[in-house]
Amino acid sequence: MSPRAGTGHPAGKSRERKPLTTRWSRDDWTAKALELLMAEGVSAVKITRLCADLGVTKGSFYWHFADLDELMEAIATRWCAITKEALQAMAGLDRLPPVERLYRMTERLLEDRTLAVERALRDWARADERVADAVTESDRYVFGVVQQALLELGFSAGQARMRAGTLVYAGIGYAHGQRSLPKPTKNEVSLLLDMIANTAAERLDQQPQGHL
Amino acid sequence: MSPRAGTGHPAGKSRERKPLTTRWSRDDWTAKALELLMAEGVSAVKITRLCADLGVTKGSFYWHFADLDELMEAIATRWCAITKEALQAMAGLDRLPPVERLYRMTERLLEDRTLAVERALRDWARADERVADAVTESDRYVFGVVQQALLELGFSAGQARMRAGTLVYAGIGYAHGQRSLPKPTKNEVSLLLDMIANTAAERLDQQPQGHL
DNA sequence: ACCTGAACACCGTTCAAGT
DNA sequence: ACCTGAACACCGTTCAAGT
Repeated sequence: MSPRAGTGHPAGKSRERKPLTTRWSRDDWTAKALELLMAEGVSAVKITRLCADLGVTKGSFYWHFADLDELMEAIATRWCAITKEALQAMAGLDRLPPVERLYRMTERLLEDRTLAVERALRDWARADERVADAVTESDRYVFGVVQQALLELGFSAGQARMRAGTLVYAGIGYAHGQRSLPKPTKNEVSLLLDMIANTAAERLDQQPQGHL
Repeated sequence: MSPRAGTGHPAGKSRERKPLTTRWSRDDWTAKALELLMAEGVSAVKITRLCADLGVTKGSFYWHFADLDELMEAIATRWCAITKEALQAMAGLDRLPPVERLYRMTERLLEDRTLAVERALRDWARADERVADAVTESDRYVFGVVQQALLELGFSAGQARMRAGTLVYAGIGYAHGQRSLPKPTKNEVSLLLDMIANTAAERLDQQPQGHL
């Protein structure tokens, strides 16, 4: 018994140019897979399940992808592109004060759908070189944006690197830790960013003010 | 063709009280599995592989464990106990200055074998409630130790929580991020702990000094 | 160019039967 | 009490054959 009912063809005796017409591009497969990943988590990303949802057979999958790893890589690439875009939009509204930028990035990370993909990608990255590369590139980009904000705040190169690393790693850690620890309140996020973005007061030239 | 050569019985026409004598306890299974996990990573922990290494059939596994999840739980529990013990030994040599404690804990986390298990456990935790519980308990313990050190350093409750959370999450993040970002040098670890353990200078009553 | 359908391998799981 | 051996289900992968 199929668990979710057939999603394949629109059903009905559709006379629209043959039922065989529904064909899916490589991008369609990738998009659908990412959708599944975000909605139901990594365990839903099975090629069997994908085929059921798309209404085709498994053989079809292998015309578009060499194997599962290649699908994961495609998902990773697509996701990292989306992330980069989103961040560029944030940093693009660029004349936000640096601290504001950090706030927005942090908030984005804390969204549930983001967390789900983050986790899956890093899991896969351990098994597949190419996924790892995509994730690495994305991480470097994020790191760069954070670092830049800190440099603008007047930190030395070394301090900026360390602080950016701390914030980014803490974000990754949060994505993987989940309910382990009491989840950060808005107020704690404020405290965190204060610590990251403040030094001994004398080093600041722009003071961050009452956030959120 | 068996990939690794039979590890089962010592071979030879051993007349030592029947070849059937080698029996493994539940703890043996768990220990061997943890060993495999640390040595070859999560992909090596297959019941097929375990049986080959132990020289028994798969049916045997199911006498000791209900299923794979139960094995994972056993591994998790065992690992968390080991971690707790190790930390108690550290915090037990208790009159180390708090900052020193944080250093030692950080160093332990950065060991490769530790990282491998950390990663696997959190992966599994997402799929299995009981693994999640074990990890959560362990995380809370670690968090508590860090928080305590920070309280001793004179931080307010709120600050101690936030700083402990940051350090612990950053550690988890590092475990999952891997080569994504430039790996922290000893010097950067110093900078990090300085940031975590220092406030505006006036708040300190014991000054941390040249570490390592 | 894109898909079906049947086959296969691998691995987790069950269970009746052995000692 | 502990293990074998054979069966089964599920899923990834291959490939000859269809349109």
